[in-house]
Amino acid sequence: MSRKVNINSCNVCAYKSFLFSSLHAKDLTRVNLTKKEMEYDQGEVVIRQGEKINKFMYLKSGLLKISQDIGTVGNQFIGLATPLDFIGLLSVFSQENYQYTITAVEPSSMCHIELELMKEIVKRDGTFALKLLEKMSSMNEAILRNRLQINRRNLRGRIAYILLYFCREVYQSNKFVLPVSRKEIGELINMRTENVIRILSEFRKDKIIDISGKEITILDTGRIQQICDFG
Amino acid sequence: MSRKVNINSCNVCAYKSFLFSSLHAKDLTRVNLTKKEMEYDQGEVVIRQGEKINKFMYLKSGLLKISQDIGTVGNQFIGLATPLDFIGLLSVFSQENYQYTITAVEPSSMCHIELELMKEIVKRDGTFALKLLEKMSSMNEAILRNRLQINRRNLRGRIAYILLYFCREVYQSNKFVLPVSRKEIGELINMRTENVIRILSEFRKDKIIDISGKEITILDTGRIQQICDFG
DNA sequence: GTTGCAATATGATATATATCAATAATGTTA
DNA sequence: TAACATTATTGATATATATCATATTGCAAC
Repeated sequence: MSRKVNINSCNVCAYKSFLFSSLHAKDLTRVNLTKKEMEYDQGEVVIRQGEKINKFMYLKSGLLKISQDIGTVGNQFIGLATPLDFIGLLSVFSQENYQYTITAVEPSSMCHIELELMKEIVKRDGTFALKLLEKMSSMNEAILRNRLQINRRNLRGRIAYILLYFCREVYQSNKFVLPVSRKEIGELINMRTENVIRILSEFRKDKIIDISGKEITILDTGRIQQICDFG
Repeated sequence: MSRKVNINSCNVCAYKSFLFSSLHAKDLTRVNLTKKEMEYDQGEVVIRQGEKINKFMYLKSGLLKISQDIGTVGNQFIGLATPLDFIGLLSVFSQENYQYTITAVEPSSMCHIELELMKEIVKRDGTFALKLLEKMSSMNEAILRNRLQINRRNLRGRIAYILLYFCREVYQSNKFVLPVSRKEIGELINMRTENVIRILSEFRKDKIIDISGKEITILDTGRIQQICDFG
C-alpha cells in the first residue's frame, strides 16, 4: 500500500536543481511545507484514469507505467516514466481529469505538490514558468518521438528498439530485469504476446541476447543496433 | 513565394482572445510592433527541419503539414496544424533547432513573433505563462492521442479514422478536397499508397463515400464511424 | 498540342503478422 | 503440498498487409 514517508527538506533534495533552483526562498518554503513524499509498492496504481487532477507529481525513484484503457480492445501501454519525469505529463495543465492510468512497475517514490500552489507560483514566477515550459515540452517530445519510432518498425525492429531503450534509457546496463510481462511489452510496442516471445527467442538463438526469465542480457549491441536501424 | 503582408493591429486580431487577452498593454504593444504576418503559397515550406528556432509562430488561416525526414526510409507525416495551432509545437521551448519540417498544404497565413520577446513576456507575465502552458499541453496531447488512435487500427479503420478527422477536425463538412496526395495520406497513417487507394475504392464501391479526384464526400457517416470504431 | 512525369488505379503474389491450439513453466492461494 | 491461475513457449495455419507489375489518368513544361 502507498504510504507517506518522512519529509526531507527540498533544500537537500537531489532534484531541487532540476526544476526548483530558481524559486524564491518564500515559494520554496511553501512547497517544502505542503509537499508530500509518497512511496508505492510494485504493481500499485498511482493514478487511475478519470480521477480529478489536483496534484503536480514527479517521480523521484522507481519506474512508472503510463497506460490507457481502451474499452473492450484492451490496454494501450503508452510509455514509461523514469526519475525526474513529471506525471500527468500532458494533461496536468490542460485537463480536469487524468487521461491515463499510472502504475508503479518498480517500487517508486514520488513527490506530490498541490497543483493550485504550482499554478500560483507559475503565475508569480516567470523564470520558473519558462523552465517548466521547457521541461514539459521536452518530455512530450520524447514520448511522441518514441511512439513514432516504434510504429514505423517491423516486429524485429520494435523488439530491438525496446531492448535498447531499456538498456540505455532506463537501466544504463546491458543486463537488466524486464519490469513488465511479455504481454505488456506487446501492448507497449503494438504487437502480439506470442510474437514478442518468438522474436526474443530468435534473438537468443542467434546469440544476440541471453534470456533467463525476466532477466535479459544484451550480448551483441552492434547486431541489435543494426536490427533496430534496418528492420 | 512567402511574403510579408499588411499588419493589422493585434487589438483587432480575431485570435487575440485566444492567447493574448491577459497581456499587459505595454507587452501587447511590443508584440504588435515587432510581429510579422506572413503568407505562404500552397506547397511552400514554412520551416525546414534543422533550422534554428528563433520565432514563435502560430497559424492564422490555412493548413500546415508537420513531417520529419527519416533518412533513406522516406518521410514520416506526423500530423496537420489547423488555425490557432502553434508551430514548432513541441520543440519551441526545449530545442535549439526544429525537429520537424512544416509545409503549407493550403495557402496559409501565419503570425511570427520573436521567440526572445515571447520568453521575456513569459518571464514577466505569469498569467500568460500559465495560459501558454495550457495551450501547449493540450496541443501535445491531441497529437499524441491521434497517433495512438491511428496505430491501433487496421488499414480500413485507419482510412475511416482519417476521413472522419478531415470531416470533423479540419473542414467541418461531409464534402471536402483532400489537401494531400494518397501517398502522403499513407505516410500519415502508416500504410502503403496502393492500400490507401484500394480501400478508398472499396468504400466507394460500398457507397460509403464518393470520390472525384481529390474531392471526397462522406455518404454514410454511420457506417464509416462503425468501421473506424470496430476495425 | 506533345512529351514527360507524378498520381491514381487494379490485380497477382509474396511476406509479415495475427490467430488458434496445445503444452510447459512459474507463481499464488488454500 | 496440491490445485489453480497466470505467464511463457512453440508450432501450424489464417489473415492482413506489402510488394511487384502494369495500365491509366491528370498535370506541368516546353
